[in-house]
Formats: sequence, structure tokens, C-alpha cells
Amino acid sequence: MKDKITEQSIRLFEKKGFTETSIQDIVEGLGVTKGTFYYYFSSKEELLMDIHLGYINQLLDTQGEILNELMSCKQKLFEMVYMLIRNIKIQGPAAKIFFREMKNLSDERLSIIVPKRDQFRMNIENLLIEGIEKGEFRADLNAHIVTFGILGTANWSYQWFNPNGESTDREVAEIFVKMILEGIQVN
Amino acid sequence: MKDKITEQSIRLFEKKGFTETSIQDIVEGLGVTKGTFYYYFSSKEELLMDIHLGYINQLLDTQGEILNELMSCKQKLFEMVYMLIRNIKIQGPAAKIFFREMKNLSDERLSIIVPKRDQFRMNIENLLIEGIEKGEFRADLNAHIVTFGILGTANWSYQWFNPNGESTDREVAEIFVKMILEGIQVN
Amino acid sequence: MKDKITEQSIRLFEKKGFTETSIQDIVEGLGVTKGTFYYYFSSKEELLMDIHLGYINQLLDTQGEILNELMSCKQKLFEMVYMLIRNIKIQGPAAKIFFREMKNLSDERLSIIVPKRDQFRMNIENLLIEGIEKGEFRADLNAHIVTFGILGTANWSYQWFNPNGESTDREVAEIFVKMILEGIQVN
Amino acid sequence: MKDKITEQSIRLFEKKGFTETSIQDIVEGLGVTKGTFYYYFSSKEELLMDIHLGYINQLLDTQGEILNELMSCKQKLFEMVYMLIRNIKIQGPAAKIFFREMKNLSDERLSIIVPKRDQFRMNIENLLIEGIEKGEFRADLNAHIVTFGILGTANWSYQWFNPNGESTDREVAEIFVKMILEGIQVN
DNA sequence: GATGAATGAGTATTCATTCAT
DNA sequence: AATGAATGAATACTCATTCAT
Repeated sequence: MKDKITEQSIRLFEKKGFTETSIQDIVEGLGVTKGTFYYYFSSKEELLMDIHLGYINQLLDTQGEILNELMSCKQKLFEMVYMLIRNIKIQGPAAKIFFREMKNLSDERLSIIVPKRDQFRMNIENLLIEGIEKGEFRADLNAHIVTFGILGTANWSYQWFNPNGESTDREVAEIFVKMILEGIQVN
Repeated sequence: MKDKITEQSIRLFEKKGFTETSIQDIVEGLGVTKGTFYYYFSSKEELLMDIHLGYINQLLDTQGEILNELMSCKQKLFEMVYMLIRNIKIQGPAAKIFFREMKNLSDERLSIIVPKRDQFRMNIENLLIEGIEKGEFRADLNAHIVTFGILGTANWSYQWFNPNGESTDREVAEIFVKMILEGIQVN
Repeated sequence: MKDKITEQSIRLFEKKGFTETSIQDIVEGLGVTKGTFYYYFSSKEELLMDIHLGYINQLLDTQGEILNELMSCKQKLFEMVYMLIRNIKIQGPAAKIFFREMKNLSDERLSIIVPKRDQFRMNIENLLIEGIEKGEFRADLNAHIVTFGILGTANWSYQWFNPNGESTDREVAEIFVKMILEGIQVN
Repeated sequence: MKDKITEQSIRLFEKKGFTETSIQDIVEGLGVTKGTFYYYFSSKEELLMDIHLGYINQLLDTQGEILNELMSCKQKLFEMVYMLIRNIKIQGPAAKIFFREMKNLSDERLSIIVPKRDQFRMNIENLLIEGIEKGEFRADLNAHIVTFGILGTANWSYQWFNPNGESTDREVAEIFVKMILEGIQVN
């Protein structure tokens, strides 16, 4: 039941927004009552926190696995971008909630989420730095800013990418990484 | 007064969110009453629509000016990315509202905003296609997907870019466009 | 309207209790809506505080007037007991609320009420001490404890005294003060 | 377990009030669940009734013992006042609940409690009448009203008397009965 | 142009109680 | 004897909106 409530609420929060979704909306489709909701969650914000934690933890886990593999930095970069876009099919709604509704968490809860989000970004930045040292990436790269650029490219997909559309997740990842690595201009 | 209300509400909508901000919150800081608000706006949603229109129209105008200039496609691409990031200082809050609160508009109003947003994107996509034809960009480019990549890089800046921080808007635009044009790998 | 709400709520709080009375209960009998209540009071507790302040301030004022009159201490003591019992007709319900519902005030609000309540008691204690010095009251009196005894006698009236019953307020006050001054035993 | 629940609830009802205390609050500190509560009590009101009965029955019993002893009426009066104040240490919280929360009992249950409460008072009133006949108390005494005065003095102690404070229960009872019997004025 | 009073529908949350196990 | 899941009705409070003045 707790999982059913979480899934249902992710669907609704993504479509209508956290504040715009009432507990009534959530339980209605599940055929239970508001009391049931409060048996499993002590507040609406706790539910939001659960969603946030589920998303960022899963992301950090997968990222950790990629970092531990035996691959070039270029290859790892591809895997990370691919992971983010592949994720949309299963985590897309959660991702939108993660970026859009974070302001609805209390400061106390934010102090748990924000460091995790920053850690995810720092892992990419460090990958870039390692790639520079290994001669895979340009030496004059501003790793800090470029990381934001790469993250923007990948995260923005949550705004438009349709897993059932023309291009597959792998194709999109390949196009993006090719752009990031080789650029788009004719040399 | 209408402008004062709009400015104040942009500040508040960005910080707390559209639904989380009450008319009371808006008028309180201006020293007027709710009645005054309803003298200038017929509903809270109309105010949100005004903000959306103000943002996207200004963007389309500036984009149109860039397209009319005598420049290479590469140069125009840079100008567009630079515009978006430069914009954060003055339009940053409005931009966040634009992307985050669009769901609070009625279908009728969305049918006015969405085509404008798509037009902005299509103008970039067409610029890429023109650049391919002119031999400035790679012939094998997927202009559609790459446009989303470029937009993601630029738009994501609203999430992190601090106009008073270490890097200037121009520096960030240069780093991003260099990445997009030349890529980050060592050839 | 504010006064009407206050009067109505005093009636209901006394009969059913503060927590047991809903805002709905209060506004229903007045033919207005809950919104109206919150136009005049920012919370149910604020209303309770208003009732507390109204009661204790009026009591302190009247007590002050008695203390300023040219009378013996005995006479002043009688006036105070008489005031408390006479008060039941107009302030009885408020008095019950004052003693019974104080626990529903926040610590912050209690820190305003409690000193006033203590001041009222101390004014009686000081009157006893003055009476001892002037030779009106026994020298061996424990003024502190006796004050609690007198207050108990008078305040307890709120539990049983019926202004429309057999004995008048003046008669009850006279019986009580006679008991307090002369005692009930045969010498 | 039933006794543990009763003790715990007396503690909580006195501190926070009957309505303000939830079944959850009561069972939480005992390490059991709400179901357990409903195994021993059929409703929250039944528990409140148990507390009321326990208090008033014990009081009537003790009062009966005093009345049966071989003593003067004056002496019996002292014993009763002393009993009430001595009681605060063990029955204080229950007494507060008795006087404050009676309104939460149904009419049916009230019809059992109220006669017992009145009986307790009538026993005092009759003691006064007996004392008048025996020449111990003034012949012009209004026994009815004076009884309320004595009860007020004693019962009010529940509002302020601290068993661990400066004065002992016996000292307070002696001061009170001295006031009631001899009065406070200098003859 | 602006206000102040009022509304009514909605929101998160609480809680006594039930009941199958 | 005890539990855990579920209910449903109630509660304080919010807020966009209206409108006579």
C-alpha cells in the first residue's frame, strides 16, 4: 500500500504539481481514504522527501557503479549521460518532481538532499578532471562550468524526451555525447 | 501600480512558487489591499499569463534581432546562448517561473504560450540547418535533437548561474559555445 | 461583528469547552461563515486570549478602584468578594473559561496572563497584611494561605451560584465575608 | 494493564486535558497499541467515567468514615478539610479532572456522578446543621451557602497547593479551619 | 482607484473507533 | 490479549474572488 501511494503520488505530482495535488486526489484513485494515507506517511512533505530520496539515491548508486567500471573517462561520461536519459522511462516523473518541487521541503530535509545532489555533480566534475589529467579531455577545460553544461543537456531531456517517440534513449545519448566530445562545427 | 504588482509577484512566485504565493502576500509588501489587485488583474492566472507573455515575447524579439544581423551561423549561435545567460540577471526569476509554473495556465492560455515557446526552439533548429547547408556545421548533425541539447545547456543555467559569482555571463557563454562547437575531447 | 463573535464564543466555550467548540459552532449561530471569523481573528487561540484579557483586565481595574477608596480593610475585603460574586451575572461564563481553559494558551500568551492573575491575588494578600498592621485582622494570620482560602470561597461560586436563584449576590457575599471575618463557631 | 492505562491517562488528562489527549498519547508511553486500549475500555468516555467514579467514591468512603467517628462536629469539619487537602498528593490530578472534565460525560453518565457529588456536599451541610443544633456553630448560619464557601476554600487548593512546597497539607488545613471557625478579624 | 467585509470551497491533518487476524 | 490496517467524520485554517461603498 505504501508503494502504491508513492507511485500514484509521483504520477500526480508530476502532472499537476505538489501543492496542486491534494491528499484526496492521491487516495481517490486507490480506493482508500485519507486516514490510510496518514497511517503510512506522517505528512505530505514526508512523502515528498521519500520521492526525493528514492530518486537521488538510485542515481548516486548507478553513478557509483559506472565509476567503478574499467573504462575510459570518455566511456564513463557516455554511460552517465545514457543513464540519465534511459532513466526517463522509469524515473522521468520522479526527476521532474526532484528538480521542480525541491522548494517544498523544509530546510532540515533540504540539508540532506542538497549535499547528495551536489555530490552527483561533483562526481562528474571529478571525472572531467581525471580525463584532463589522462589526456582524454582538453587541458584548457573549465571543468566546473562544463559540468553544468553537460548536466543541463542531459537533465533538460526530462522536459521534452518521449521514450515512445522517434529517437531511442540510446540514440539521444549518442547524439549528445558526440556533440559534447567532438563539437558540432566542421573543422 | 500594475507594473509594481507584476514585479513583486515575479519575485515571490520565483522564491515560493505560484500556488504557494497568495494575493495577500503580493499586495502586503506594496501597502495596498487585495481589492486593488483585482482592479488591475481579473484573476491570479491572468497575472501569471502576463509574466509568461512578457518573458517569451522579449525572448522572441531579441532572437529575431539576432537572426536579422549580418553574421555567420556560429556567431548567431553564440549570440543566442549569450542572450539567454545574460538574461538571467534581469529575467532569471521570470524564466524560472516560465518553465516551472506553465502547468498552472489553462489549456486556452497554454495554446497561446506553447507555440511561441516552440517557435523559439524552431528558430534555433533552423539556424542549425542553415549552418549545415552553409558548411559551418557537420552534415551528419541531427539538428532536432542537438537543438534540445543546446537549449538544455543554456536554460539549465537558471538553476545554478549566479550573476554575481566568479564567472561572468560572457565567460559562461563562451565556455558553453566552445564546448558545443569544438567539443571537449583531445583530437 | 467582532464583539458578536466574542460573545457567542464565550457562551459556547463555557458550555462545551474550548477544544470541544468548533469555529463552525461559533459562526453557525451568527449566520456568517468561517471566513468571516478569520477576518476578525487570526486564530482560535487569539480569540481565547482576547477573552482572557477582557476578564482579567476588568477585574484588575475594578480591584484598583476598590483599593483607592476611603474604607477600612474589612470593608475593602467585602467589596472585593462582592465584586467577584456580582460579576458572575455578567462575567460568569468568562470566569469559568478563564480558570478552565488557560492551559490552551501558548507559553508566550501565558506569560502575559499569569502575572496579571498573580497581581490580583497579591493585591488581596497585601490588603490582608495592611489590615494586620492596622489592627483590623489577627496578627498571627498567614496572609499568603488565607488569601488562597478567600479566593477559593469567592471563585468557587462560579461553579454553583445562580444569579436568578434564591440568594442574591449581595446576600452570598455577606454570608461569605461574615464567615471569613467572624468565623462560624460559637465563642 | 487496565490500571496502568488509567494511571497514565490521569497524568495526561490533568496536564493536557481530556479532549487534547489522544488514545495514541495514552498507549504510546505504555508500549502497547490502540487495540489494547479498546480491549480494556469500550470508549474513551468510559475511561473518563472510571476516573470520575474512582475519585468520588473514594471521597465518599473517607467522608463516611469520618462521620462515623466519635468526634465533635468541629473536629469532623477539620478532618474533612484535611482529607481534601491531604488528598491532593495522591488524588490531585484526578480531582482536577473531576471538576474540569465533567462536561465530557454523557447525560446518562452524569446522572450517576452528579448525585454522588451532591451527596458529598449535603453530608457537609448536614454536619453544619447538626453542629448548629448541638450549639457548636452559630444559630444564624446559612448552612447551605456556608457549605459552598467551605468547599470552595478546600477545593480551590487543587489550583495552587504544591505538596512539596513550604506549607504542609496539615498546616494548610489548620489555617483554613481556623479561619472558618474563628474568622480573621480582631474581636 | 481603492477599500473592507464577507464568502465558500478547499486543504492538511487528527483521532476515536472497528475488526480480521 | 494484542496488533495493524483501515475508516470517516471532524477540525483549524487558507485563499481566490466578489462587491457595495
